[in-house]
Amino acid sequence: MSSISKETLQRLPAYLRHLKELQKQGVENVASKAIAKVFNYTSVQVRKDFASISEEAGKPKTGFSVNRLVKDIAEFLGYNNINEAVLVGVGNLGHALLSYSGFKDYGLDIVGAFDINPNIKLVHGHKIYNLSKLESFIKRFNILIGIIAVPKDSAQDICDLMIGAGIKAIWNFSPCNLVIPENIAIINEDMASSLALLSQRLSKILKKEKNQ
Amino acid sequence: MSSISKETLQRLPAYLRHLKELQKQGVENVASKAIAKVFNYTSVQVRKDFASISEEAGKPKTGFSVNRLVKDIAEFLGYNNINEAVLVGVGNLGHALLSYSGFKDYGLDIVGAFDINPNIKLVHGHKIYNLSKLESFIKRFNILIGIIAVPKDSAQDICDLMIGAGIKAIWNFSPCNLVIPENIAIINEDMASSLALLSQRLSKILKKEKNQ
DNA sequence: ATAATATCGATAATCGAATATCGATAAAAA
DNA sequence: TTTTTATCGATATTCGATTATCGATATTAT
Ligand SMILES: NC(=O)c1ccc[n+]([C@@H]2O[C@H](COP(=O)([O-])OP(=O)(O)OC[C@H]3O[C@@H](n4cnc5c(N)ncnc54)[C@H](O)[C@@H]3O)[C@@H](O)[C@H]2O)c1
Ligand SMILES: NC(=O)c1ccc[n+]([C@@H]2O[C@H](COP(=O)([O-])OP(=O)(O)OC[C@H]3O[C@@H](n4cnc5c(N)ncnc54)[C@H](O)[C@@H]3O)[C@@H](O)[C@H]2O)c1
Repeated sequence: MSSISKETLQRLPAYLRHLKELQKQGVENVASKAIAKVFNYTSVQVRKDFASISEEAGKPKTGFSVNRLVKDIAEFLGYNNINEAVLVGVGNLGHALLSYSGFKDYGLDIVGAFDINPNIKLVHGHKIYNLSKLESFIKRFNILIGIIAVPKDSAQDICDLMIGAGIKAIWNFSPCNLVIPENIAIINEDMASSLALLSQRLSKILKKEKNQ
Repeated sequence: MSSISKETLQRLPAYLRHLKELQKQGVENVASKAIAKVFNYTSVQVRKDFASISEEAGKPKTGFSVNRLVKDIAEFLGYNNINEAVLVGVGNLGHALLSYSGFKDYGLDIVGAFDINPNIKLVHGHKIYNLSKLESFIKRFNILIGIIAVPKDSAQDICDLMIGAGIKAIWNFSPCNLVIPENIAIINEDMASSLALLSQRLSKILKKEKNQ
């Protein structure tokens, strides 16, 4: 238990998904080595990751209890107590996010969606509110998480509006760097950054193939 | 120049966006310190990042040429020569990806989109092909990048199909761990992982506020 | 009952990335 | 012209994360 590294934290959701899969297949125990193989990690890393979120030790020759790991990771990630969020910008991407049923598995519930365009009224059973209602909604329901899916030129305005109303954590899908006070959490979902990595790995692979 | 770290690579797109913004504002030179402030990095890190992709040195008292940096980063990231990609799964998310005009700025062009559902015919000017056409399409146009936006239970099948047809790099939006040979590049766009981080940071902030 | 084996946890070593330091230098100010 | 200042690049240090090692132990096989 105790402190946890950023890297470990980011691996946890994937472990959890895999372990739930094993659970579904009726697997009761699993060795760190087997999990390591699936994700291309070392077994030491897997054990360390598990050690940082679970009190329970693995057993020699047997491994870890799948049920116990599932319970501990879900607990650690807070998947049991749901966080409520607002979404601003219900265009192409906002539409997808709003329709996605998977977030509730991750402890996230989009309880209010807002757009400046009055023609967008209903998406996947969610009523879309006018942007003018955002502030009072956040305050009234004490929402702490805001999701930004507006064009980049509006993103800073929405960000400021959210923070002014009480939002403490922002998940930003707009490709821009938002200026925020230091007591606010932010994650930029930067697809360009992922693409840069993919593209570099592709180049390496192609280069290797050529030299053979 | 020479080798580049994964971390640096992933920061480059954000630098580039910011530098283009400065360029638009007519700024000619910029100090590493100023950029560091925007992104909450140290100036040393910014200088190191720049050094790893540009031959040109910064000048004392003046900083770096914005134009030159924009040129060198765009060049390095390969934003000038466009990579063609296929997309499989044109549901909510696939729809958003296909409609997104921003990818071409990152050197990516989705030239073919496929779905198993024959009712999905046209999205944002893109004709949607039946899945049965995927293999021949990839082969015919020599596509190297595949984007997966199908439900997770179909993701491995699509992945195998893509690789069989010649795809070398996969951008996977499905929340699952795909099994691939080692000469294939993959990036999992794992939103749960981002959320885990955001949620942890939020907790920290709330804890801090409470203790004040 | 004993030996062999798979797996563990703890600790140590390595690795890679971020940061600090400092001497050099271009530009601006005196 | 000289001094001051902002900024740089190179090098050294620190930090955090990954990987290697090894003794301990639960299970399985003999
Ligand atoms: N579509 C994608 O796949 C994708 C991928 C990566 C990033 N993004 C980013 O996500 C954001 C949204 O992309 P999109 O494709 O959905 O764009 P979009 O144009 O389809 O949707 C934007 C929506 O925001 C609304 N809007 C505009 N200004 C607003 C404001 N001030 N307040 C409230 N609503 C406002 C618009 O009415 C529209 O409904 C953009 O910043 C885009 O760069 C999108
Ligand atoms: N919607 C989101 O915001 C979001 C966010 C994160 C991850 N994802 C993931 O992205 C994937 C797609 O999500 P979505 O919301 O668009 O789902 P969706 O159900 O709206 O769309 C899935 C599409 O895939 C098609 N499809 C199904 N099986 C196929 C196959 N074998 N070959 C080709 N096409 C097939 C379906 O016809 C449908 O059009 C899912 O794995 C989801 O978990 C979605």
